[in-house]
Amino acid sequence: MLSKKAQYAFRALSHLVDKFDQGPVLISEISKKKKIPLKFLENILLEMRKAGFLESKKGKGGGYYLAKNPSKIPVAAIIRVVDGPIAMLPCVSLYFYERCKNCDEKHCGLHDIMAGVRDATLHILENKNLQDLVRNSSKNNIFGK
Amino acid sequence: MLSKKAQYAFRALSHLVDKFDQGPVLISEISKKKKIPLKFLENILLEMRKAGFLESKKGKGGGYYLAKNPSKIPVAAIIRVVDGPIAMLPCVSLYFYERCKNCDEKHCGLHDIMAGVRDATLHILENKNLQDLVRNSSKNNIFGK
DNA sequence: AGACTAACCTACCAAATACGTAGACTTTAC
DNA sequence: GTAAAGTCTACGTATTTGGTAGGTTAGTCT
Repeated sequence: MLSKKAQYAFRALSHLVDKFDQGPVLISEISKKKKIPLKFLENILLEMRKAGFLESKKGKGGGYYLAKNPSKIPVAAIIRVVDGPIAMLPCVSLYFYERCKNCDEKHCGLHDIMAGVRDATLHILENKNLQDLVRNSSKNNIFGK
Repeated sequence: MLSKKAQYAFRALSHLVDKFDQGPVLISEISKKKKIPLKFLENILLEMRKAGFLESKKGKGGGYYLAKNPSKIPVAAIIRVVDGPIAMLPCVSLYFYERCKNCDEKHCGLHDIMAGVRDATLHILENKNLQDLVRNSSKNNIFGK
């Protein structure tokens, strides 16, 4: 399961996608619009900035904005920064790998199964991006207002 | 990530698969062979028995054994009993569904993405079973001893 | 019947993690 | 220089995780 932190992160990001190329957005605006606890949101945005997905400006007229085009930021990358591993076992994780004690990876059935799950999951999460977060919203629908 | 409890569960189950149709297996034997803390293992096995995957016998000659053929028990079912939801969001979980506040599921990009991940994951986990846990082990390899 | 064996049950506990808050500090615009 | 905004350090509380302790109940064997 994604943590609440990760869910907040995606909600916040979807707002930044909406406002992409319209200048910095206040933390407080995101917090209000998306109903995310302000101080918690601060931490989350900061973390994503340090990871290079967001940029910020201080002082009046400041705020947060996406560091690059939303279609260039895969969902998988955000999850890794905010929540850590995507795989179901450390021994099949690509970015957070840890060797299994008590299990020879060459002959471990569970390892094989979970490697398959990882591949299937990443096939989706690496190819979906932040732009996809707001697809299907009325705003992006040609029939919508 | 699967919890340690779930990983222990699968290790224990793989031993019970090995001994399938050879009568009850002592908790203490599983604990020793698979290096799982005894009392913790007790809880795990009990939970799986209550869920119907295992049966037990008390007294001398007692122990735990699989309630049915290992090929009939999907990996997904075990995870749900031991760890709970498999999906990455409550709002896309089949067995632990919870409505999303602050997100209209009909127009939520994240929802759609995670529903896709769920489908891909379950496609594997519902079709892999306990027998697959021990496939590829030398015991089941025609070239093995 | 009595001794033994092994699962079952209730309760507890420590450490880690998740979730969130407080308040002072720094940088920037005007 | 002052107000606006993000940044930093620290803390706090609740829940989950990963166990442990010890007694109880139900079968088995002699």
